[in-house]
Amino acid sequence: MKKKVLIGMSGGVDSSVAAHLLMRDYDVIGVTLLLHGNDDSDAKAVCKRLGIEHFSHNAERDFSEHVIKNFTSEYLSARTPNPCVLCNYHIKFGTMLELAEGLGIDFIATGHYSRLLNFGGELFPARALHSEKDQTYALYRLNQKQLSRSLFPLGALKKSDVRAIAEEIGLSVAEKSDSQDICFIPDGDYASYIEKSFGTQPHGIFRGPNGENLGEHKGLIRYTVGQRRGLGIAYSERLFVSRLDAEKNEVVLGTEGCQSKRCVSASDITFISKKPIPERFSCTAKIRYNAKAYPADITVKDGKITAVFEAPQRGVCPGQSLVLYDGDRLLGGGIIDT
RNA sequence: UGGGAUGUAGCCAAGUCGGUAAGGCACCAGACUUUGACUCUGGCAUUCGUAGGUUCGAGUCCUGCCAUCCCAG
Repeated sequence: MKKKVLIGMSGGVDSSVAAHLLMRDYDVIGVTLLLHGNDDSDAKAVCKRLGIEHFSHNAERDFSEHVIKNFTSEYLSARTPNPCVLCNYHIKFGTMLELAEGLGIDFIATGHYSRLLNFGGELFPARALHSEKDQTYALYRLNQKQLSRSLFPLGALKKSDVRAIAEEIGLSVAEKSDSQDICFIPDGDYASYIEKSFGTQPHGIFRGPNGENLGEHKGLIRYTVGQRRGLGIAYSERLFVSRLDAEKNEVVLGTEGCQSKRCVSASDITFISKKPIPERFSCTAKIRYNAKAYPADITVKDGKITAVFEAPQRGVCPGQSLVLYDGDRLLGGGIIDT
């Protein structure tokens, strides 16, 4: 008898094809998590087409509690959060796993581009075979329990392969464009989203490279370290956000280079492995989702990871995640403080 | 009021012996992207404070006017 797997279905190409691929070896059930008024009609249609069972589960409360709350509080603290990182841990591999367990389902699956690697008796997410779509960055908070129950059918595929399969099996979502922006803020205007609940944020001043006052900013939440556009300041050179000064409510600006640093430290750290982590080691690390991993010397101490990169990294931003890799294997990470 | 200087796109700014408007910043569009950003590509002055004049041709030369700034008083 086939084992059962619960697959999270957004209605997009990736999760749809993942569901199809799982059908060969598993008894597949599709679930759409309702998180923020999202629509489940595409997912339903796909499941009908594939001939698998589908249901929707309202997880708005979990989502709001674990993802949105943190998202807004981080922004209000002059940091720049990455909601996907928490969503994966708490919702896609949290709420959904509980759901599977409650229903006596053996595994959960998603359309993430990641592989799962067995190394030294433990499981690790490993970079997708075709790195341009790799999504392991957002999975670094997962633990052994979650991984032992997870399947990633797309880890060895290219996006173009996935679209081709969708086409081949006649899925109407084959051409659906890749998702983007923050899923719970469809128009991408996160600042207005936050201001709707918390009011307009106090304006302050732009502090120039030489300490000069360069005009008024529209509230700290609208800026992030490394940002260049949208400042509206005509200067002799390109200006980047160097840091946000919450105390003085100032956006500190600098010229090219000001947004780069070699030393990054992170707290709220987690490692995939349960085994003891050496205090010092070398590996590669990345500081944002869409970045390459670069060599760094790591120190793990007092619940903090400090990474000293071989070369300066642009736009190291508090609130984003520092994620560590050994080759393709994901080791863990933490939330960047500075 | 005398003397000097300047006036080129939203901002900064190049423009040589007159030859048919560089560049940077900002902004806009597109690409990239399961976060915010970065990055990349493309767009952006029929016109040079203004009115005349010289010239085949003027941002560039000449004259008047206007505006701004500085030094004198």
